[in-house]
Amino acid sequence: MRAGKVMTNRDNKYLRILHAAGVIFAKKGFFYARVTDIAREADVADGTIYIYFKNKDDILIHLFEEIMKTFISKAKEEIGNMDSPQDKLRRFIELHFQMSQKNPHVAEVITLELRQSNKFMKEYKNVWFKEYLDVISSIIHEGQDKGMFRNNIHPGIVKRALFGALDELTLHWSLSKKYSLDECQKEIETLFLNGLKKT
Amino acid sequence: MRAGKVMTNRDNKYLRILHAAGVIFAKKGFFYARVTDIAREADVADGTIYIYFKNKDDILIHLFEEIMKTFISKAKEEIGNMDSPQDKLRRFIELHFQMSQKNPHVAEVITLELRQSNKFMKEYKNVWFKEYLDVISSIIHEGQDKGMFRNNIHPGIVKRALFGALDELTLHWSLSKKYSLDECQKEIETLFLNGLKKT
Amino acid sequence: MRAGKVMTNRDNKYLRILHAAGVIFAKKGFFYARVTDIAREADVADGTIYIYFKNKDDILIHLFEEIMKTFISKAKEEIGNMDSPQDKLRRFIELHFQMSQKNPHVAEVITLELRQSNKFMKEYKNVWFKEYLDVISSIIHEGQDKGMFRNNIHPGIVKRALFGALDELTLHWSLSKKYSLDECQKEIETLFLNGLKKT
Amino acid sequence: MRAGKVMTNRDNKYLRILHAAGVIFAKKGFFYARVTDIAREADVADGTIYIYFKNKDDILIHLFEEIMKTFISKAKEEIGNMDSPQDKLRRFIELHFQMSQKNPHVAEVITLELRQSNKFMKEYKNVWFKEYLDVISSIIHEGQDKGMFRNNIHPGIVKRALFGALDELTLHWSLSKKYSLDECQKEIETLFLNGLKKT
DNA sequence: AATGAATGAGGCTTCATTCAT
DNA sequence: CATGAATGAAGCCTCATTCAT
Repeated sequence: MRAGKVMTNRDNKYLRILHAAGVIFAKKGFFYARVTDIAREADVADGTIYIYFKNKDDILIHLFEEIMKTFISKAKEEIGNMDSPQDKLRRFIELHFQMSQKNPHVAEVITLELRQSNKFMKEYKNVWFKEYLDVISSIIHEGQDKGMFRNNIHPGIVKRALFGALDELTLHWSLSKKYSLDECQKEIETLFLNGLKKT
Repeated sequence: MRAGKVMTNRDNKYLRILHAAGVIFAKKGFFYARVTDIAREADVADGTIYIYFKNKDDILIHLFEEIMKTFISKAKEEIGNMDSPQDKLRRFIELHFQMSQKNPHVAEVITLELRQSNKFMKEYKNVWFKEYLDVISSIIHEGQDKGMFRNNIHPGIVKRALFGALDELTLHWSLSKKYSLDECQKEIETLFLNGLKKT
Repeated sequence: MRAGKVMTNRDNKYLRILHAAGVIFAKKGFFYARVTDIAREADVADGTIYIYFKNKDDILIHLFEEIMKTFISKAKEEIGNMDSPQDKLRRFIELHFQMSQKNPHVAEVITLELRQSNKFMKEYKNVWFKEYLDVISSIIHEGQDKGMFRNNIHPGIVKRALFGALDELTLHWSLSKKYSLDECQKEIETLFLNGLKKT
Repeated sequence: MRAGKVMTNRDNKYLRILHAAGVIFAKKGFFYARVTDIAREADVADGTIYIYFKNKDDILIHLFEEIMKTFISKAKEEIGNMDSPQDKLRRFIELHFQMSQKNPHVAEVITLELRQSNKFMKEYKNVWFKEYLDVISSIIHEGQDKGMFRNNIHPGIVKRALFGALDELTLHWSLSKKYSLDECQKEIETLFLNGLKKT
């Protein structure tokens, strides 16, 4: 009876802080965000944050991992059931845009802030980002193996090019909201699938 | 010899500080970089920096503008003499990678740090970045007008996709230096030119 | 006992800082006083000061208000029970000198430092100083109405002349301590009461 | 031919700086006034100021002395020709108000800023202020000796009371300009002369 | 576990003063 | 004498983190 309740509270606070961090980081940027801001947004005391997280960097790390884990497991699950590498890439792109649309704050935070934090880059092995990129490169590989994608291009380069493109478009969209993400998504698919297609 | 000296000194210090800022921002990131670090690197007193720049943000802005102005004017000049939109795009990509190779610090600074600074995003109309993107989109436009590039894709989206891709690859390269930029450059050209080619 | 503790601590620190500021401002002057000095004198950390006060100016403002509020309420209370305007004025003068004797630092701070601070003069409506002057002018008014004080003199001028005289004497005394304030007080009473007396 | 010119130039710059300091100190206050401000107002280079003055404090000291010397010599000259202590006091008060009217900046600077500067108070024997006060006290003395002013009041106290009153009224006037100094002057004369009159 | 008052290290910036020209 | 670019010491303030309750 108590155990469950405590766990629930723990989870609640942990998630509340994480969500609050997403909101605040997106609004002010990691460096201008004060821990107090996050605490107020999460409706907890400043000190409480340090029960659930080691420090400010740690919040960003966990926010990133939480989002990435969810995204990657969903992407892998959906893509696992598909046969065509083209469909897989298309679906991956769709999922990326969907994620950005659902968590409007996330896009700004994840890529900008995450890459930014210096301490972070050095001490933290960014496993989940690697995993994210690997999902792309394995699709490319598969396409090349199946003779659908051109061979004169390295998956390791495509994965970063695609990530860069998605990231930039997503970021710009979340800042300006000038165009529809759906339209954007279709054009990126056209661009990359034609770019990869064996001729 | 004497007449220009003051001006030359001014220029020297201004440029020395700017260059030092590039080094320090790249090494530590904008937020972890202390003004004192830049001063020491430029071999001037802390206060001297404030003769040439309004504040820390201002250094970043000018660093960015200096690099962008140089790059854009060079890109425009070279591209102006070309006929084929494909060649133009190819050359633009080459120039971007060349710039990154010549100024290894710049890539990291320009895109990461620049987008980051909050004040910056709000108060500073980023004219040069717009100009940079416009160079790309006008090439795309031209290609579409000449019937060489597919029409079912907006130049406004391609320009950001390409920038995102170049930026990410450049950044990753400057951090890891694992692959050659030349190789990378050719593959990106293949990817985008095929992606754009009318079929 | 427990309930009030937090409040009491707050009050203690607030008052400790205020008192420390009085000591330091008097010793060094507002501009030469460093926030660190006040913190050390109050035995708190530098940052603690900014929990209770917005900035250095704010400390001065609150110090002034605290003293003025106390003085004015005491003056009004005592004077309220008196009939003769002469007695009232006499008592007011006495109280002013008493205040200076009890808080030797205050005199220097209040008038010198307060008028000084530039920001202060502009953003801060000095309500309590007005109130202080009004106590004087209402006594003068009353004396004129009762036919005891001469009519060919404006209360608005007397109030400032008296304040100026009291302030200067108090300040000089706190710096030199050459004469007794009691003696001084009697002579000022003589000077102003005769100066005001209807003839 | 040259000698005279150089002297004139020296004088010009010295006086220009002094005058500029008056303007700037009055506008911003001694502590908020930057040496650069004064230099610009005087239309000289920053460094030039240090040819004529030891440091920032030194400017204030000389400004004060210049004004006081002029005032005191004029006051002594005019008063020397008078017989009645009452007339002398009246004339002194008039001169004080006239000085303030002619040099609107001076009032603010002289008393506020001068008393303020801590270094100043300690290292500088304020001879001219003493002289100023002595002019008043000697008039009082004379009045007492001639049996016109009451004896139960010390000239040393009256001189400060009068200075305080004049200073406060002058300062307030220069800040608010709400009332005419002429009117003010007559009332102060009434107040003090009646206050001093032997009864 | 939760709180939030307290801490104090450290950065950006200002500005009086100097000195080479 | 005059200049004004350069200096660098020093202060205000912020804010991540701690810890007594």
